[in-house]
Amino acid sequence: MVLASTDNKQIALIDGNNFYVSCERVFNPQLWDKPVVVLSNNDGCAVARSNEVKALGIKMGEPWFKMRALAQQHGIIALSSNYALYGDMSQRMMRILSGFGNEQEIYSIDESFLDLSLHGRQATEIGIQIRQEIARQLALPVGVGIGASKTLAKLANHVAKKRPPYQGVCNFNDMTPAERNAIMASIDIGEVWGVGSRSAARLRNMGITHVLALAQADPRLLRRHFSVVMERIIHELRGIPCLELEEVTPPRQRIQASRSFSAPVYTLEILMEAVARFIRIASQRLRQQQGVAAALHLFIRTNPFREQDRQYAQGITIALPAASNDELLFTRLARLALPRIYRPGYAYYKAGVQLLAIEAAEKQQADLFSVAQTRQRSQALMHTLDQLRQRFGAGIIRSAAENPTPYWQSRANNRSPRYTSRWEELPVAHAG
DNA sequence: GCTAAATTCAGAC
DNA sequence: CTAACGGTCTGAATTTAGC
Repeated sequence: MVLASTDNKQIALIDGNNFYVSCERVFNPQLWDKPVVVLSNNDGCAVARSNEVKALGIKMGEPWFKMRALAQQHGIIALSSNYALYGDMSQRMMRILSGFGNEQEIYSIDESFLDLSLHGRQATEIGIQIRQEIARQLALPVGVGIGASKTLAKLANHVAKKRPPYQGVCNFNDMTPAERNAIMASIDIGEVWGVGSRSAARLRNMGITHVLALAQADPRLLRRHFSVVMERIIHELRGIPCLELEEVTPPRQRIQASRSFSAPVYTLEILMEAVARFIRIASQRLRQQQGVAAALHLFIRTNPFREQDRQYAQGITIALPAASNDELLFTRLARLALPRIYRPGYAYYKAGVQLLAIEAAEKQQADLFSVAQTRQRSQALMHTLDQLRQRFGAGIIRSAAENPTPYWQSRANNRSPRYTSRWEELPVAHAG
């Protein structure tokens, strides 16, 4: 295995430590030294954990009710998720990062790839500066991993966060092959980007237990046993990039809005209320990306975790006569389609909507044909809808099918204020 | 028996 | 008081449908 050490690309992966928890801590000093967990929608599962919580053995994705006893015992603070806050902090972080490299891929709400190749051997120093700058401006802790490929950058990021001597910055390009191999030999296969639990188990069965063994495995053989994805991972681990930085976020190919309910739903009417809401959410996002969808998918299901209940899950896909982004049209179609999958007598716990076969909305052009006129009216109506909602809030106008205060609405029993985006939610210091 | 479409799988966060 | 387990998205592989 040969790794050119001088002309390697310097691909960095920067990500926030315990990102949601860290965002909450920025605005609430009382959380600084306490075990804190942020829960998913409906206060269901742990989606972010402070180090103190990780130390207690609470796993990512663990359901809240299962950790209640432990939480009580150790004074864990459980917060509902506040995506408005995290999204805003994320934007600020990404903007700062963009100043440090000449190519950036925003990979997720708390992760960004950055090409630091222009800094050459100074890349590690830049990594240190990045940490300092994000801490100074946003008070967020981040880890920086650097390597010759995205997969190596990811792995280096893992080392940066897990091994204290690195102090949050690790650059594989700085190491000799022997040093790099020693580290790879000490990391479990499951830590590799793209190796999930299934593949990890199968790799272990083949005797491949640590990262070095995977890097040294035969790519063609593993392609046969797994897929082209595994073959690429091997090359990436060897420092041969197979994955490009994707600077422009491609438009979504499908848009989904779904929620599990806080209480069981039995009736068609209430399911329709939920579906109407999801259509509003999904179609707003569709219009935001200036897309139109040619198909609409609805689904409803019971709670698979309640094994004592009768189970039912069904979906239906409706092809539209022409691609559209008209949420009132979607809602009319859903009203026709939903009864076809609804069965009485079940305790429904989740419903959702997908917009499929999305394409770019064509340019509007004046046309005398009535079809075009109808479409134009719909476009104008949707535009007005979007404007109103932007100015006065999403609640200002909605389809009659939607219930503004549904009883199944997700639990969020401990949501923090939207500090960065709502003045009225800022806590006020009272005089006296 | 082929290709295209639909569905499932696996993974990420 | 009791029951309580996320949401979105993608690419590749696999299966099925249509010829």
